[in-house]
Amino acid sequence: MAVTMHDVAQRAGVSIKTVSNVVNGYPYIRDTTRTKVLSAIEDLGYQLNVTARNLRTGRTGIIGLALPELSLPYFAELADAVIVAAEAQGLTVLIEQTSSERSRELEVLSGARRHLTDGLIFSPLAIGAGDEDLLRVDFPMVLLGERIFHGPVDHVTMHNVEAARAATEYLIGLGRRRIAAIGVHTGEVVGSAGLRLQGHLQALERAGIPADPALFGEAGLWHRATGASAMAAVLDSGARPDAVFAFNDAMALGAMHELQVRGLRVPADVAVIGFDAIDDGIYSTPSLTTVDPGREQIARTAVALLVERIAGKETDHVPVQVYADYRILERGSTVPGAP
Amino acid sequence: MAVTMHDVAQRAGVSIKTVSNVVNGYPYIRDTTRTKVLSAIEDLGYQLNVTARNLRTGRTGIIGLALPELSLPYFAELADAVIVAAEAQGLTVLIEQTSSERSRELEVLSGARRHLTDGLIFSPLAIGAGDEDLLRVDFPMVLLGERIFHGPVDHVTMHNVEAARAATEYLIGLGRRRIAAIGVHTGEVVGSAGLRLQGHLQALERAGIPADPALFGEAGLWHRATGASAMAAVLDSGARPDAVFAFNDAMALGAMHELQVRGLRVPADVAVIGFDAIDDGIYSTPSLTTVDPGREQIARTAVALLVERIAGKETDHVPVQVYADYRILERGSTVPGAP
DNA sequence: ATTCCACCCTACATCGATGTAGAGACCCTG
DNA sequence: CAGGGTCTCTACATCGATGTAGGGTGGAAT
Repeated sequence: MAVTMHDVAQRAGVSIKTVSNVVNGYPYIRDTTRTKVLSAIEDLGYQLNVTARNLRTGRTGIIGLALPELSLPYFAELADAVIVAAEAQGLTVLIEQTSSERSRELEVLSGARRHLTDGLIFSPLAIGAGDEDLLRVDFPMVLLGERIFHGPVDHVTMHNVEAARAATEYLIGLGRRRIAAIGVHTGEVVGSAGLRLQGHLQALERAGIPADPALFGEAGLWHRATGASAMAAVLDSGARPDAVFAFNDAMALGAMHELQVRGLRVPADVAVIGFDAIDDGIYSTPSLTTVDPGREQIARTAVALLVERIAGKETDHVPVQVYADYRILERGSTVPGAP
Repeated sequence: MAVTMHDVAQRAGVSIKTVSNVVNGYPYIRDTTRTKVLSAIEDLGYQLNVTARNLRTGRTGIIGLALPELSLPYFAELADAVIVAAEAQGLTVLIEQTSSERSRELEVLSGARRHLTDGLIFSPLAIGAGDEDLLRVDFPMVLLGERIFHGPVDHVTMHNVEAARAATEYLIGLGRRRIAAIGVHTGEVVGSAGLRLQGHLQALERAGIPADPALFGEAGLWHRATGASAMAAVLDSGARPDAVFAFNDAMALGAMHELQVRGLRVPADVAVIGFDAIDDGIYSTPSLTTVDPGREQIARTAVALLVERIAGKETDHVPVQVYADYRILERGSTVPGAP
């Protein structure tokens, strides 16, 4: 039913392989032959069967992108950026949602989709320190995020500690002293939560401000709702922060909401800074000051590394760690009247 | 290098086809044989080559989802819902972003990915009335959204007119009379913009309120930014609305932002209702009253229809139109103190 | 004892493309 | 004019699975 190379070959009066050569841009073909083949393709409405090519070449032109949840704006925007970057390289992206479940993340690593994709960009949340061995997979992979350090694979990440330190230093620079940290995971050292808290504490220490545990807001998942309730918990404990550093924008927006519900003015009473630079922060009331962790750069770099990994031979590869550049976007939640 | 059925067959001492039969759950296999094969699979770490199966069967287990942009929360949440629904049916989803460009939408319809996917769920934005012919594709497809009416394919959509009418009637029920409409596309009749405006006008007419063009806020793309500037334009024109019906939540949030920037209180001075029920609306200040158009129902239905289309024989199929149920979620932007 | 059917398994062709090897034509060099 | 290189094209094997057709069993039915 469908038109195959065989049909095209017959109509053009050439061999199948010649059609294949034309389609693939093989140079040594007479112009007259090429024209014949192309018009036969046109006439028949031929379309290459990608599956057959995949079987023969072992390449699919698809890369997997495994992330926790698309409904979280940070990941939706990251997916967007990855898709755009992949497209520029002629690749298609297959998204897998792990729902932050360890079992789903292990499934992704087990390579169930391995024959369908040429490689994987993986942003893990549930697996972490101690799981380095799970990352020794036999297909090209690039990691995103903070969960694993010094693993055996390429890793694109951000300057979490430095960027977090910069955020808190920025608040201190505004004259704030009682700075709440929202999104703390007590006991965690390596993940985003651990690193950002570390940067936060460094900044406090350098400024000679003692850290006050009453200002730590615990939040497991980093949603708006958890940000709001972490903020509520801090306020209910009697602490009176004059600034908030939320470890991501979603929580920052939730926290800001909670502050305003309680009649506190942002930024007059409490300045708020987030982390991620999601689009939403531009349109909140007030707009949200945030740390831009270089999302597009991360996406571009991850795709580029993966392409390199796919093309390269397995041997002599030394895992690289790439850190994207960060900067602070100053907006209305810290400076009255800022854009 | 990779383990194939051949290797498994050899190790288990059976034929390749028997391995295939075991893998595919063919019933007539002796238990001892099945056990032998399964342990050979286990020993060798065999994984089915999906590509080869695809070539042979013509099915890939992948469905395409073409939508405008993942960075728009509505579509991100829709994608999430579709992925979940597809997973429940054992299908994987390949997302394509059209960036709302006509050329990209045509490309999607031309079936470039046809051999890679079993079918397509397509949410068009750029193509519309007059393009019905483009939809006569020779692969299974289900349409989402409002752009095309009475096309030749299955279509899952929402009660736009009725839901919009309900939104405006709700505002009227609160005693509001000067209701701005944000997201108007002048001249458009069939798309979401046209239908929602139509419902809005119906509600006004039934209440005997004359429509005032000064209260129409034009917005091409339905982002927060355009919502904010459409709101600004309405206010700058000197109109003094006491309520706003934004045709989606993103614009509603942008409009609400603009109102607050200008010192207007929501909902005291201006009540705001959106459309879409994206998660963001829960955490805005105040939280956003909105129309829930039944997104999950839409996703589930679309996947179910597509599966039916894929399984069914091409003939005797009559295109169906399915309308999801809507309801109003009342929150703080219309009722002070609401959740 | 023959027939039949349910059960269990195998051999071979096949899906639609690409890689390999090599054949034929042509031109250039020495 | 032999030898070599470049250009153009073809035949055939091959990727890894599944569909088809059919060959043996053994037990029940005739």
